[in-house]
Amino acid sequence: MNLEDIAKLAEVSRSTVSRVVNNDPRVSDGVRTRVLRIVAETNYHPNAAARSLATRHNRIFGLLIPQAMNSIFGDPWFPHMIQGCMDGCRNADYSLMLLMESSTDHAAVNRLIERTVRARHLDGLIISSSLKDDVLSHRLARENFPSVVIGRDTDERFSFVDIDNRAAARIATEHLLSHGYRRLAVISGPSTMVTAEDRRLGFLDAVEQSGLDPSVAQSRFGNYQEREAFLQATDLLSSSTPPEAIFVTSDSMAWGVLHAARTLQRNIPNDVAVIGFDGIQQERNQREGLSSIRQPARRLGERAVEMLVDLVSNPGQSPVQEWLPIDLVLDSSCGCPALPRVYGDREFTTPYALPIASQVAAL
Amino acid sequence: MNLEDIAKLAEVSRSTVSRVVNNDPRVSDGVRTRVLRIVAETNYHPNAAARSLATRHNRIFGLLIPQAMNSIFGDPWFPHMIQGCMDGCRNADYSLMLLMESSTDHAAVNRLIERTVRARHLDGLIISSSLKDDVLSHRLARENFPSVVIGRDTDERFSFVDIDNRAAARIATEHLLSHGYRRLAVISGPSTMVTAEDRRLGFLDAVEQSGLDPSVAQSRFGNYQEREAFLQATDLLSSSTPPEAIFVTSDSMAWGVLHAARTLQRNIPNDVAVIGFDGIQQERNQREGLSSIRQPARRLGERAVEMLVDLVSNPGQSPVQEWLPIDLVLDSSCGCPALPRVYGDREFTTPYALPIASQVAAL
DNA sequence: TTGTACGCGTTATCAG
DNA sequence: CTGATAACGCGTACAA
Repeated sequence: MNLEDIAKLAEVSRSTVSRVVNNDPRVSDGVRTRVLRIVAETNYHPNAAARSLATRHNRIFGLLIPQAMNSIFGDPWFPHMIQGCMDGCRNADYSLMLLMESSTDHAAVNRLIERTVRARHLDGLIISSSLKDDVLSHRLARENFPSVVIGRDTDERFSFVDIDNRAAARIATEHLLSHGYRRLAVISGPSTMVTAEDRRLGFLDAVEQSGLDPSVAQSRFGNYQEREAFLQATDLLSSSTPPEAIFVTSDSMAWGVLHAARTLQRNIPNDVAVIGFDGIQQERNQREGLSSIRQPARRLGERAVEMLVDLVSNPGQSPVQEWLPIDLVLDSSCGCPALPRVYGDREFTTPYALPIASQVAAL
Repeated sequence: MNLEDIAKLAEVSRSTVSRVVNNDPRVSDGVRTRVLRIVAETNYHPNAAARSLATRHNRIFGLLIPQAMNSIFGDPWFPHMIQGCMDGCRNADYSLMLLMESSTDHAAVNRLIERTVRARHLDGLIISSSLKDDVLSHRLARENFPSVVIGRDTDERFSFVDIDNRAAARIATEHLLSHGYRRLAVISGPSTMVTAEDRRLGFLDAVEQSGLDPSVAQSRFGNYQEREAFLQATDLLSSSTPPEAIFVTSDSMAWGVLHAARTLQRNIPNDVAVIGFDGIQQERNQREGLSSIRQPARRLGERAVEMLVDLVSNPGQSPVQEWLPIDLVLDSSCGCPALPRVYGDREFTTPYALPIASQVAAL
């Protein structure tokens, strides 16, 4: 059943049917309703390939999850972000293709470029989390292929949505300092990830600005997984001068820290305070009482798609960089009263330049 | 850059270039290498839409995650399953399109059918987890559209991969009984999910066969989320006759149970033993010592794609139903020695008919 | 408002 | 082994 068949049944030309199907106003109401009836009766739906061939686009976006994320794909952050992308696609009537390739390996990137850009398989690409030496984004920028990164990209020619990871980390750390903790530690993600490094730097910013001797602040690197953080925390807490507070750059890692503290019979927050990052604890049992930076994972995905839609409809527009607001969710794990309260009616839109006094004072 | 351009540069016809690109043997080596060189030099890649239009297929599979799963999409089972699908697609040179629609709502199903089957957007569909009143699978079967369900489908005309949920649950429960626990409880998923019900029935099978009074076995329904299970477990454990052992039909829920026990100062396994389901604990801190049925989530996804590849290449073949082997992973939470051991060199290929004596005896 | 004619880039058929 | 030529199904100037 194709355009031709419908045209015959409705006794009009193919063009007219095409116009009806594409909501072209230049068709009389009488003809339109007649054609529409036939379309409904025959359950006709235009062939996607033929349409793509003619229009040169196909309403498909790709979502690339770099293969380096393979091991942390299980982190609840991803499902949320993916759902956001799906929301955005549904709203704009796009389909979403899932891609998992390396974004740093040259051969893999070439394969990807061929199959998407050159073969015109995709109208645009969303890259979740860029890596330090991401060769993909440079290639895409050079090819002038519509793409949006979720997470700050180091390439200025690129569009991206992100939260202000560095400011968020600094705020969390300053909050710990406001409780009076002085021996601090951070457990961050791998230094190859831009976002992970930003968070670690934010932690260091706060320590430095507080006037403390930076040497009292210990840095540990995790891999965003609960188990590794458990081991790191066990090590930290077993030392002769254990930290009084630990800033952990993901909730999944923070759970590992909480577990380590339990295992070592340390009280939280009296022996050691903890603040996490992600704010997805509602998934878990809320009684864990984990304080955290809550980032809008789902909204990040949705917004990325919206930006991509913009990009493909206004080709040649200059890259857009956008920061989404976040919340500091305070709970018992950092020493706040157990009843969870939400701070953050203030939006963090300017990276690394946030007057956070109001945040801390609000405590 | 298209076929025509390459043909001119190589001084051959379009047909010949097409043959070279598609590895058709009917072309001389001299011409082939010459064309191949041009192709490489010009970085040519065939247009996907044009190819789809001509061949009437596009090497794209859809992965449908029914919208009812939205709230449990964060369960680590999904990322694993998705990765398996990606593996399978990569191996067979297919792309994977992510779909999240309702599979029970009639309007949504119609939209889906239109956009995939009728518009020929997809070559096949994988449905993760079927629901009790799944209208989608019936429609697909009727349209004769190549599809594979992950999880037993009630429609016999359908192909699916699954584990033997019922037998697995029975084995887990029998293992608890073998430890001497008599007051049992089960916390299962929503009864609208086929797999969740199968697991609950397997639990009941074991109770019944043991000759115990079924009334001592309590059934609770969770939603596959940690928090809900925490609440259910808190309730169970606070009663005057708390269960000695709880079978929980997902690990995420089991963690909620463990947490509830901790909060109520109950010792595991002395006060209450626990066995979970999924076997994804390696993601989490292993010291939680959770015994579990380990199912091959990733392999399920991969196998589903393999079956779908078979289905599209041999159209009209009769539906295939396949069960994948599972393991009973014993740890401290059920009362076994803390050192984790793996049982299950036996493959569970026949549903509901497993001689499990060897399993239990192996303890 | 409607219809005609052509192009989109490949694959497939049929001669040679 | 190679080359015309016809589908594949739709969008769209252009003409009427």
